[in-house]
Amino acid sequence: MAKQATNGIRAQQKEKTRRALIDAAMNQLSAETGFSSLSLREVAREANIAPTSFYRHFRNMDELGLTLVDECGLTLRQLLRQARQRIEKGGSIIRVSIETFMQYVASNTAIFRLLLQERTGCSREFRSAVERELEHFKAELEEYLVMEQGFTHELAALQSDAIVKIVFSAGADCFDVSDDERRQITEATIQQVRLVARGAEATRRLAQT
Amino acid sequence: MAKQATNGIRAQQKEKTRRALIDAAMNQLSAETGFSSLSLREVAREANIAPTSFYRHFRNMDELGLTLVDECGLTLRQLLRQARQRIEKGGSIIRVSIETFMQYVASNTAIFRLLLQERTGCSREFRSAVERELEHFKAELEEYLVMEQGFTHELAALQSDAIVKIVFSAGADCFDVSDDERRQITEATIQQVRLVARGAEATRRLAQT
DNA sequence: CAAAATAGCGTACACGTGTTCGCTGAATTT
DNA sequence: AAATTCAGCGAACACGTGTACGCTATTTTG
Repeated sequence: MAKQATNGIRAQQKEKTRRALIDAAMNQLSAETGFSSLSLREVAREANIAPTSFYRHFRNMDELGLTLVDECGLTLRQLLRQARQRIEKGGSIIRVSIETFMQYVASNTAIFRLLLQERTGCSREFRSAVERELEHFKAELEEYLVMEQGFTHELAALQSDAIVKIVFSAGADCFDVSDDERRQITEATIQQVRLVARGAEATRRLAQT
Repeated sequence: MAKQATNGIRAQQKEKTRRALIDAAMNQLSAETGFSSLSLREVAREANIAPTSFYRHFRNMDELGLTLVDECGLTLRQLLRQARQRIEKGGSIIRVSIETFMQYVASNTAIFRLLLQERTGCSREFRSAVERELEHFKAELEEYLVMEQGFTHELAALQSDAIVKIVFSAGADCFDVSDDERRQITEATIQQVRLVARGAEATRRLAQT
């Protein structure tokens, strides 16, 4: 009757194929098709599982999708923690943040595709989950701008929103691109964010007089 | 043998159902599904045509997609050129441009969805077509910044890229939003673009000393 | 050790898809 | 008036899809 023993040989196997399914879905995501046009059968095939066995792990594809978004959020938060640590060791906030972000995009393309590509597709629940993740990013940047740089709330909000838009768009540009091009895009993005920061600084000075 | 007479009863009818197909595709696009998961048969059904008749007008769905992107880009650019003319008659370049853009997005949501949503999906050809449209936009803005505002090529490129990213992202935010929220987003976007312009101006001054 | 639970499989079904082919009737050309 | 073109149609095909059902082999439980 009691079952949730995470050890038993059986439970271990189950978790293993569950992972296989998740990984398979991610793989197929990194290919040409978005999550919405992603088939149960193909995912099952890539996981070396009979199509019908899929149901032993998820009720349907949407449930798999939500799991993916969850995992994605987890990784993102890890990313933020990494960036913060590197900043504390010294270095330009802008450069470190963007370089960390781009590195993340490069090594987790599939997940990031999910975040950007499906921002307007799929089920409502799916979309709002993704939106929440992006909002999280913006909020943290905004807080930083208010606390550490002393911007007004309004100007900080405007600024962080613009920066997130620029950086995430640039991230999307890195999908099918060589390492060299990626580095180039990264540098350009850093310049652009500095443009915004400089503009915000000028605006602040304008308002103070 | 000679055929391309655009008048004849026959040619008129053909053009009519061609439009019907395009419109049908747009309609289905405005729904939840992206272009990639959009079926020939359903499009044909909505156009009141047998599935097989589709081939009298397009070789496959991708070709329809390309037509859609083309039409979209054309209209959009015409719109902005008009906006620029209005600017010459007086009025803020930034405000007029963005307001025009947002108005377009609001009344052509379907098409715009196509441009943004499918930036990373679908066939390679499709993607590059969309990419080309965005690039075109950027180039026009860049030229304006060089010719009319006297920016260096490099700074103009950086600036226009950032602005396009901000404005298009904002456009995407307007999809499922009330008129009021849209106006709010528009204002914020104007502020953000001014941030960038101001930053570029400051950068230029920095470089000149 | 016997009994219950269950991850995974194979078969089967109904349905939607893209695409081929040959036909028809009306517009167009000769 | 006769011949030609051709947009649109219906039937048919091969295939991919999600899902239901019953079975097996093995682990887990009693």
